[in-house]
Amino acid sequence: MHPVTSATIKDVARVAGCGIATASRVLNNSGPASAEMRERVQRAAHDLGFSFNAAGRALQSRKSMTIGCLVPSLANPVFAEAVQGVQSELLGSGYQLLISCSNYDDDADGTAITTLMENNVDGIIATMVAPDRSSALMQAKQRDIPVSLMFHDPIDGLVTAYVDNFVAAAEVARRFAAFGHKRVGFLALRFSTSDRSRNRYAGFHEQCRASGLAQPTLIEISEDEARHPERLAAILINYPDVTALFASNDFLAIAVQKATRHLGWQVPQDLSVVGFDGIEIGRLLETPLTTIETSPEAMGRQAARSLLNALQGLGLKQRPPLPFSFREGETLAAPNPKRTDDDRVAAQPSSVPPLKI
Amino acid sequence: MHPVTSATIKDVARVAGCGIATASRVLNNSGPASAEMRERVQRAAHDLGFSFNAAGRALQSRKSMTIGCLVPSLANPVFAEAVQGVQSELLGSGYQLLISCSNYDDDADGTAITTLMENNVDGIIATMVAPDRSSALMQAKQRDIPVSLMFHDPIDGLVTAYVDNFVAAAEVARRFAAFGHKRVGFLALRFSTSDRSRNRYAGFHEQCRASGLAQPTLIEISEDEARHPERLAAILINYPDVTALFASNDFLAIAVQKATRHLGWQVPQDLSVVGFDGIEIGRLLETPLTTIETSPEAMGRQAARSLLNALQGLGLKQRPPLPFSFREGETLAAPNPKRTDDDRVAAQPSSVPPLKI
DNA sequence: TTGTAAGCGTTATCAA
DNA sequence: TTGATAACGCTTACAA
Repeated sequence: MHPVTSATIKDVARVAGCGIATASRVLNNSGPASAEMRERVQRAAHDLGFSFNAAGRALQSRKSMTIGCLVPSLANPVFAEAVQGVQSELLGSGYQLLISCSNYDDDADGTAITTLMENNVDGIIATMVAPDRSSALMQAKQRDIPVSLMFHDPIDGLVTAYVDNFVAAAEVARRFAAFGHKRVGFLALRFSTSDRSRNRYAGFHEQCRASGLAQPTLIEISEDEARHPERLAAILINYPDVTALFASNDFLAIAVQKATRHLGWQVPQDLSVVGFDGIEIGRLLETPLTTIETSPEAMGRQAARSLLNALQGLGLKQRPPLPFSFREGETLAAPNPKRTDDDRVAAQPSSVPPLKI
Repeated sequence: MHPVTSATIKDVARVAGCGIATASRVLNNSGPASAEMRERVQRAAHDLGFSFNAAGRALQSRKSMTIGCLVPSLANPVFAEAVQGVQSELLGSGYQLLISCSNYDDDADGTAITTLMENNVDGIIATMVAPDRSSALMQAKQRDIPVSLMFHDPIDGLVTAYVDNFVAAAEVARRFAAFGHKRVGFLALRFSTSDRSRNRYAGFHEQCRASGLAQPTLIEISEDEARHPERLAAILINYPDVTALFASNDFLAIAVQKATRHLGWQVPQDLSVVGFDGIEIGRLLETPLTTIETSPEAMGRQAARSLLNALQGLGLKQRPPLPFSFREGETLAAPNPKRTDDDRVAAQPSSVPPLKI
């Protein structure tokens, strides 16, 4: 019944007994056609199981009906959810999603954008290491391919769907101060390749100053250290006077909780921890995570919506930042006055390698 | 410097002062050309910033160099990781990834596959509600578009990258028996739309019988109930004699842990819980989750590899199931002999609505 | 070794 | 209201 290769509009025209232009007009509702002709064409198309060939269309119309999406990694649920948001927003729009991952690599970002352009994407949605310095992205703009970023704070006139990282991070400093913390830290992963992380640190740093806290200690760790609680513990123990830690994302914050158990510390009694992102799992922890709650899905949706508007000729407009909220959780409390540094060091279990401080 | 619209092979030929066939042969390394001609063409291409137009190529060569991927949702990290695996395997192969999400909807599955085919994908990687009953998928096979499934146990001669759900689930029953549990349960989400979940139940059920356990209680819950610990708690309390619960995925297992806290039960003392999937976060819990550890990323990679092989004409071959392992964790222990049903019911906090048992 | 030209499936122009 | 026909960018016989 169904042919191995799909019918073309030529076949439809032949079966309907008309020219291909007529068939095209009927099938696209793009021009005049008698009722009888309409009927014949529709029928032929249906009988043949006809569907348009996207390549032919793209070649002629110079529109691929495809949108390119570049994110660092889908293994990070924050980005995965954002892409899911993009998907939902694109659903029913007729646009397909071409996806690409950079693994947080600047060069890969560039080649990915280039590849997307070679594939004639009609628009681009991206989260990159450094969109402001990407020549590939420049090129896209020059070719009038609309670009919509996700997660990045506004830069260089590039439109972006984001939460105000600076402001959100400042809120954390404010809370730390309100609880009476004096010495606090900022735990960062991939600080060099994430403007989000840097902006969070900036906002945190600034508000610490404004709230009269000591300058926050910046603790940068590797992915490997984040994954091994005992290694993270060995790092944390180097900062005995820090009573509250702001982790640049929730996974890191959860890793900290796990690490503190190795040290025999209690969260939040011995160390307060606040995360960023608001991933679902944080709620389900025995001690629910205190965090800045954002909606990656909403960012994806907004980025997609902006792009769709641009594609309809409505112009590409920057929208205000998306809202975030401070999720109370149970990992932030006042510092424990009884605990001294010596107490905590003494609690270090023998499984942790000796450290030279 | 860069033109607003990209150069075509015609432009390259003109600048190089040769025919387009020659330019094509040089640029594709697909035929003879003198060293001098090569040089001139390469140079022209470089100067013009030439790159191939995928649509033109696809139209002529009947290959889009694009692979379609359909998953239920990217909000589920298991699928997101699988897609990430597909991505990594495709990297450098020249194939791009067109992605689509069904939201666990059977009809959406069909239209998504159809849309992918309209976009001329050269191959399909999918996880669906019911691949064996999908007419769209049939059509793909008829058109000789190779299809590679992920997560599904083998069905209907469709090639799939999977773990043996039946065998893995049986292992859980065996462990339950070894710990001396007598009455156990299977907690399922989306039982009707997931063959994986059903196969896990089947394997679990079968091994319970073989190990002399009572027939496991099947507890189906809604997504909403899974998300609200107090609602889940209200359900769990209806099964006071169940001492060990096998959850059809890790999220559910973690939700159970959270729910038990509402009831004042201890895991694993009052209730053992085992999950499935082995998501990273399970390790970081205060009581690390006991679970069947799988690698969604590996499934994505294998599915992609199989497809790439097929696309190279090496044939589409079913490979053996991917390995899984039983992650010990700390949420499985022997049933507490002292605890009686009454004890547990008595521990119910007043915040949980009264239940008629 | 090179170039001409046909054709892939569409859409759009223009004459009938 | 219709239908030839010329693109769109590319690959590939086939000739030269």
